[in-house]
Amino acid sequence: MTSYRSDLLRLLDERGYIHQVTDADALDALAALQVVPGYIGFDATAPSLHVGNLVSMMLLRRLQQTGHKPVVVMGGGTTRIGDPTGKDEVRKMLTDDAIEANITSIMQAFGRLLTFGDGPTDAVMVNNHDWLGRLGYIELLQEVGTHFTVNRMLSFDSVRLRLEREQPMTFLEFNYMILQGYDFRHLAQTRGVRLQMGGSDQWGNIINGVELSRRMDGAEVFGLTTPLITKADGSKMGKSVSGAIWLNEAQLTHYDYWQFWRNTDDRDVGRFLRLFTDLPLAETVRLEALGGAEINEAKVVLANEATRLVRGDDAARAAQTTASAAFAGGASDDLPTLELPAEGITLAAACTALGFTASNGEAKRKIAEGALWLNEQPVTDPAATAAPGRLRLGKKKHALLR
RNA sequence: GGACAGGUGGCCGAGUGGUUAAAGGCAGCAGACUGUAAAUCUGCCCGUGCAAGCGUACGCUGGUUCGAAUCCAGCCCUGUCCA
Repeated sequence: MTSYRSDLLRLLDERGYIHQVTDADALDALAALQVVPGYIGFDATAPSLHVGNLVSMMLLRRLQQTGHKPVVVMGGGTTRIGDPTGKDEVRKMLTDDAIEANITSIMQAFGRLLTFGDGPTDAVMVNNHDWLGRLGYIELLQEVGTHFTVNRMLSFDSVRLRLEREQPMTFLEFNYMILQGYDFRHLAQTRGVRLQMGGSDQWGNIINGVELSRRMDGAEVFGLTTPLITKADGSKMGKSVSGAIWLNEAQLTHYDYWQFWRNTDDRDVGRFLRLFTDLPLAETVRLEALGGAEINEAKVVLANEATRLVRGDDAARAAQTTASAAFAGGASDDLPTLELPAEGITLAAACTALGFTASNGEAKRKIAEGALWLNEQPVTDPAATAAPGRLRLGKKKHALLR
């Protein structure tokens, strides 16, 4: 909170990334003195990360921006185990092929956020399957197992909560924290990594690594967690009813990604600008202070900047153009488009095909409610057939029929 | 292995033989008001159909009954307690 000497901690602090640090003063001193390699681990359970992971990814970006070395650890090994943190049920197993494919796909999103290479502050990606996969069981028990007591392992939230709810926890999952701890120690030994970061729920796992390093090697390494980022309405960042806000275009269009940020709650604008864009602090303060309808200007900036970082300049510009055209009642080729079949379909069916509505019945109800517009003319006939033009359901769902 | 309690729509949760496609709440969608915000009010909220209706649905499988989410039997699962 107070005055850090290192650029790293000062930046992280003033932009709201810090929740807990193991030894803030010592880490501050180290970061002021040398390049600190720091890592964050990412699960490979899906083909894309989502905005819930974005804080961590931005943390690596900040690390690099302040002259340190980001290490992206893909959990090729640990995903085979399954992190029990915050989960009530045993996770289903993924095949090795699926995990490898996920890793490749996930890495796309890092390309814009970090600069990879061989230089001292270039980012690197490693896969913990490379070392965890080679670990012998006896070897692991001897080297690492002696540093963990079951008594303590049972006291960790990830285990305790599961046991308290009498939910089963397999021995496989029980070992997760040991492997994650071992990751940190391994990276410290082989790559000189000194810092592990993550979400606040990872605190326990991170601490394990810090302690393991100290016990096995007498090495001092650090842990830092971010606060849990929630939206003003209390929901978690990253998921909505309609699905997660994916970082990869294959899972979510540029336009929808941009819209996610454009629809940010007033109260979140300043915080999100600091966390998810590179705008100077003073600029975020200015934008955040805009009152009334002017805050919309800030939301457009947020959407542009946030989209730019993850999807690129072109995507951001195109999405903004499309959005301003659509909301002004104009057309744009960039909108979701539905090719009308030659035999013709009803407008209701078109709504369902576009994903505007879950069923034709719902679409018809929306028509009865006066929510559907074709070329800015209200649709009143529930059986109307679709014609080429610009379709709009409510204020926010726009599409093109061709 | 035994004794109780329970399994209802995305979630929570009423409902103990017919008027129950199933109260109420949350979430969601839309309308009004606005600023693609929040709050508030209103409508909608299984599928299909213009509609009457039809289909599907209250853990699973059978049964009783003119009629079952509701009664009976077996099974599966969950919780609490005992071994």
